[in-house]
Amino acid sequence: MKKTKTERQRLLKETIEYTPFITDEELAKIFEVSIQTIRLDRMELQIPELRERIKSVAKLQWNEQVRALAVEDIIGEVVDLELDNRAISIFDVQKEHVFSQKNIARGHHLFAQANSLAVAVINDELALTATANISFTRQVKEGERVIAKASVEGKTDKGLTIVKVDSFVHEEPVFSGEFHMFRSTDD
Amino acid sequence: MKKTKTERQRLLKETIEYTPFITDEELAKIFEVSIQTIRLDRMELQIPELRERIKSVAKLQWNEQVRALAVEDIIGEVVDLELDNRAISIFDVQKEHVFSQKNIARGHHLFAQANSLAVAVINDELALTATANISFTRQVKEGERVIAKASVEGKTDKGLTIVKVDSFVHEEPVFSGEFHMFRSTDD
DNA sequence: ATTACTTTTAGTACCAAGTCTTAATATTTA
DNA sequence: TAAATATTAAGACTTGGTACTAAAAGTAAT
Repeated sequence: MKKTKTERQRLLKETIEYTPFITDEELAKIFEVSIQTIRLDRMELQIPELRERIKSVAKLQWNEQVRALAVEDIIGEVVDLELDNRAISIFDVQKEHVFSQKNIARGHHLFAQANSLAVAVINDELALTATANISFTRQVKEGERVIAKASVEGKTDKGLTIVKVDSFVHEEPVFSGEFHMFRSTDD
Repeated sequence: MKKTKTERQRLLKETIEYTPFITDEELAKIFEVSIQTIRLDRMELQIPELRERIKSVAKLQWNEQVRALAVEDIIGEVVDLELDNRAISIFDVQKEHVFSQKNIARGHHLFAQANSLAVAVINDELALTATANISFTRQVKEGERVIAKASVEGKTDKGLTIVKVDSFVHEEPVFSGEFHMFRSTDD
């Protein structure tokens, strides 16, 4: 039995949301109505045509890509950097960084900020973390801004560069870590 | 002065890669040649037409979106889990996880896998990492599969749950860490 | 300069997936 | 049964192309 108009439109909306790459012709077959009906439905529901739908999805992706390029190797924004000495980065905790239940930032984001800052501060084409000793001092909530400060502290007996990173929210310590970094060239 | 054919085609390729949402007509204006020339160029360079380009970008985005939903709270796929005892997860290192220069995985991804596994193994609505002592044993390359094994080892004198996580690529240790976890409820 | 070859432009027919408009049927409801 | 609502049909036009043919322009070689 054919559905009613409202029911069909409800399903139509769902279908297009779920599989946006579908033509009016295919939709017409699915709902056993004419192409024209589908087009009237789209008009009423304000759903744009296939090509526009594809385009908007593509634009989203494009923005994502651009964003990804900017972030690339560093988590958080580096605001101060003196190679082989010190560096500072800021990181705003957003929805995607917190546990879906409570709004507390997942530890690995704080670690990622500190770790990538430790990598960045080292004057070497390829610095890698060998060991790290870290502690999470207090929970960080969504919306808070974390300031990470890194300082190069010399070398271990094995020749690894020691970088200390302390992170704060409003002067209050939230994370601290000591990173022992491997570098590919001696300076 | 108009450029040579090869030069124009080189620039054309770049332009399209940089701004894929551009029509032949616009390209023709930019390079001051006819539409047909642009089309010949695209043929020779095997560059598909605008709509196909948009479509492929959109499909990428679509896949990303689906993938992002699945990952959510845990980095890597948990393949074994016995609460408050042990857990195993696998994590495939892909292009987006490695340094753009060399293809070595960035440390924070290995940490993220281990840390989220440590969170997952704890039988608590909200477990948080208090401190961690970690070391990166060997570099992990793009394409390698990292197996992380977590085991709960008891409590510290301060009541933090100790979780040891060791990660391997083909039995070979690549990462190991001891996490001290805070839990909101006593069991 | 003439021939030969490459490069560029032009023009036609066609396609997909639409829009926009007008008009003719169904189907439902008061 | 008449009026209102819903559906289908048909035609003209749009964008951004493909495929193909042909002519013109530019460049190089003999």
